[in-house]
Amino acid sequence: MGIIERKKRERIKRRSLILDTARALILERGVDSVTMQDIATTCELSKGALYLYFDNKEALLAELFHEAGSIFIEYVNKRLSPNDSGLEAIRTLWMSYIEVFGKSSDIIVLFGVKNAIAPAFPYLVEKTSKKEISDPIRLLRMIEEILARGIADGTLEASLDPERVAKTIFMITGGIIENIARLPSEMRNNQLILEEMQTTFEIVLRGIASPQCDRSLLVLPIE
Amino acid sequence: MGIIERKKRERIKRRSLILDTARALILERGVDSVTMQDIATTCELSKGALYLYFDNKEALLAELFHEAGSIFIEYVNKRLSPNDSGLEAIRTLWMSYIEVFGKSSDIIVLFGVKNAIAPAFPYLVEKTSKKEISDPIRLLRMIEEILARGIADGTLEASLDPERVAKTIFMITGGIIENIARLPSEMRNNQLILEEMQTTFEIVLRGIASPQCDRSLLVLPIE
Amino acid sequence: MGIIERKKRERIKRRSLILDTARALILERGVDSVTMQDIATTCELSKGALYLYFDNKEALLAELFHEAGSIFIEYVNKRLSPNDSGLEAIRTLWMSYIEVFGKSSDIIVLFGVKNAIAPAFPYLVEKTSKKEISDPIRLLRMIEEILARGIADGTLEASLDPERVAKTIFMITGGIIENIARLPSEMRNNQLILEEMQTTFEIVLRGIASPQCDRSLLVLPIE
Amino acid sequence: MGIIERKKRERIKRRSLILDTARALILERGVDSVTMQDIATTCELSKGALYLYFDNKEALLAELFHEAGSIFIEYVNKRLSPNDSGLEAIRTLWMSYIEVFGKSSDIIVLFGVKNAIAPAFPYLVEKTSKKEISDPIRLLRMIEEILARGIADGTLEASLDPERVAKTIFMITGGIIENIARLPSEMRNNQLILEEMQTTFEIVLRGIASPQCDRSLLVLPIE
DNA sequence: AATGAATGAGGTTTCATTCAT
DNA sequence: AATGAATGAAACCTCATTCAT
Repeated sequence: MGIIERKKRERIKRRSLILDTARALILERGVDSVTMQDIATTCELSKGALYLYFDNKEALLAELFHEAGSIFIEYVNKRLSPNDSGLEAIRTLWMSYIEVFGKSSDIIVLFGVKNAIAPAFPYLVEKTSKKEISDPIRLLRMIEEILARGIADGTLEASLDPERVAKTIFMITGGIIENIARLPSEMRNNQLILEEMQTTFEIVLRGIASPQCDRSLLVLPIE
Repeated sequence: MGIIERKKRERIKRRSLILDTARALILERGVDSVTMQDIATTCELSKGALYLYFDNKEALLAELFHEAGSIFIEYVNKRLSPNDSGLEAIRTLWMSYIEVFGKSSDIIVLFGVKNAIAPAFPYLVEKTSKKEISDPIRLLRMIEEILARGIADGTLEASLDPERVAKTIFMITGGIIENIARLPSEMRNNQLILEEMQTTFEIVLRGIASPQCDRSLLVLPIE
Repeated sequence: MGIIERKKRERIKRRSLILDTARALILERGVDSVTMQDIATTCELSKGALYLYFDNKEALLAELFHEAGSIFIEYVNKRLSPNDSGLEAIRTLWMSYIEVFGKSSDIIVLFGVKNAIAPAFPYLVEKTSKKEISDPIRLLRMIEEILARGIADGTLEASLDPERVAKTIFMITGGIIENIARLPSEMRNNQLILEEMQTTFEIVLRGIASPQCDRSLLVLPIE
Repeated sequence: MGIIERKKRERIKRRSLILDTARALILERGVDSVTMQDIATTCELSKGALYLYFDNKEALLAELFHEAGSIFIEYVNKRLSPNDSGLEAIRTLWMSYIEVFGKSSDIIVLFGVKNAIAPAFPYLVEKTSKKEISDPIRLLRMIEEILARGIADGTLEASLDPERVAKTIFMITGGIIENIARLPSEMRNNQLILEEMQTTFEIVLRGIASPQCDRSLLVLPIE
């Protein structure tokens, strides 16, 4: 039935509208000061309507954050190659951060907001059922794997414990992003933030790279 | 008068009871879900009574956070010596974190919670009036100074920009702590967290140390 | 859509219900002892529901008072004619008071309550921005104009200073009404009050009329 | 016992201190925004101590107002002579208002504040037990008597109903005073207020005087 | 006599969520 | 599918009054 199809399409469209609106409001005002009423009003919908598309506020936010996470992880995945050395891979990871932030700071910021809401992830890994691996955990696993590779191929410090260092890196990255997310939107000076990210990543890169590695890889370019 | 003295002591005791209770509740449930009612009930006091000791909720929390901040900064200050090289000084800073956390994790956690509440500090430094320098900013300045010293004495990477890297370090440290603070209290495994802190600090230490420095200083001991 | 129309009507009806209830409670108990809870309970609504119709308590009250003020001023305006002498006009003003009070004492009482809440008007006139002239000030201006007219046409005492006497008259009238408003509702004997108003107005009328005026105009009829 | 005497004196002194303080605060900020705490603090006493001298807040205020009322009525009584004509007597009453206000505006203002708090007096006269005649009612009776005298001696309008007109006059006077009392203390321009009082009283004087009276008595002098 | 800690009822406002229409 | 009215719990704060000391 064409009608059913159309309805389906419209439903998806409305859902997106809600998510887009919520995202914009959160980025503008911070997650804590956005109410369901705000979202509804901005969508030109009723508050009740939101509950037709999302079970509750938490579910709405969760989807928003999942979305951002997926996009980012997808982005990184595309750029990673199995042939990369560990050092190259972690470098790619961070360049992806910087690139994605440069293109659409929204995604990165939302990624940070999620962290700020939810309980601390890395410590909770064990608790999570294996089935529904959340985005942050996927990212954590990705980092773990990259580190292991780097240790194996000699581009990263041999003494690193991949699992533990992955958490560290995850948290450092998360920390920067949360700080950005907390900035009132009108103060988010992207150039400054990019430089901040670069500084941070370069320090950590030097901190985990093997002394024998190609030193030129320890610098991250910002175009 | 003994009576007046006693009353004074009791008043201070009650005040402390309130602060202690608030602290415990915040550490247990997170700052956002602690209400004045909760604090009052746990103290076996009426809500109104809280307002005899604190002007308002914000003042109560402020005192709590300021307390933690002061203790920590005091602790660090005592351990720093003007004769230390920059590298030694930053090492002392981090060992202080680890030590204070080991002795009284509350202080460190509260320090983190405060960060999580306030807007992102490093970016806002310029705005703050010089008069009432808040604890986080005092810390930031301390880090800046240490970095400058280390660059001057050749123990830290010459290429570092002290102001920018201070922010980075501040955020990294803050990030770890916030993550800890977000953990539900029953999951805070202190041994694990201590190892985490150590890992992080060692990575950053390697990342900012000068290649010519004494390599033995790049390892942080945990007793 | 009939449905939309109906909803609109019902909304307006509820709004009126709230206003009516608030008005009744204020008239019964005095404005200071009426709470949002009282109003809600009497309406068989939840407290929260009131905030769907009014931004806050002040807005609710403001509407109530503005309503009463507008009705009264409208009433007077209709009865005034530019051909009236000053004496006739001021007579019309007072007859309007008496008539409106006779028909709906609520309006007059509310007009008085408003005065009792706000800081003393006549002295503050200068401060008010010209844009949003409040009802009491509109009334004051109206009196001023009438007085000026009466002095010009010889029906009022030549020695009167219109501006100052307008304040006086405003206050005398306000005073009576406030006194009425303060009466517990069960003691408001309308007949007595009407006679009181009549006495007062006649005294002032004699006090401001020119000796040459038509003496028959110095008596106010009560039907 | 000298000691008992001294204690008594001190008790009376404290009581006065409390009353004086309360009066000052009320005159400054308005009766509604003065709390027991304010009074206590300003007295450098504890809140509890106030309750040693007064049963409750209402009693404290009542005394304050009674005080002002007594002083004023005393003042008027001294100036009234049984030989005065009615017109002269009412003139004396109003000149007393003006004089007392000129000397100590506090008394007059408090007299007004009381009115603003209590339910409307004139209408309640009948209800009051004859025993403890309150100040406002004493004033009302005084006016009644003066009016009767004036009607009898031909200096006031024969057609006046003394009881009813007394209420009227009482309310007009009260109205002015209440308006003054409501003014924030920093806006009380005594000269302006004196002129206002004069204007009002002269109007009413003309309104109640007999046409045959001595016209020179219809003007009130302000020195 | 005086203190001052404590109470408890009351006040306004916000917001996620439900549900009849 | 959508509305929007309504709820009810929760939040922060104030203040007259009481009472053990």
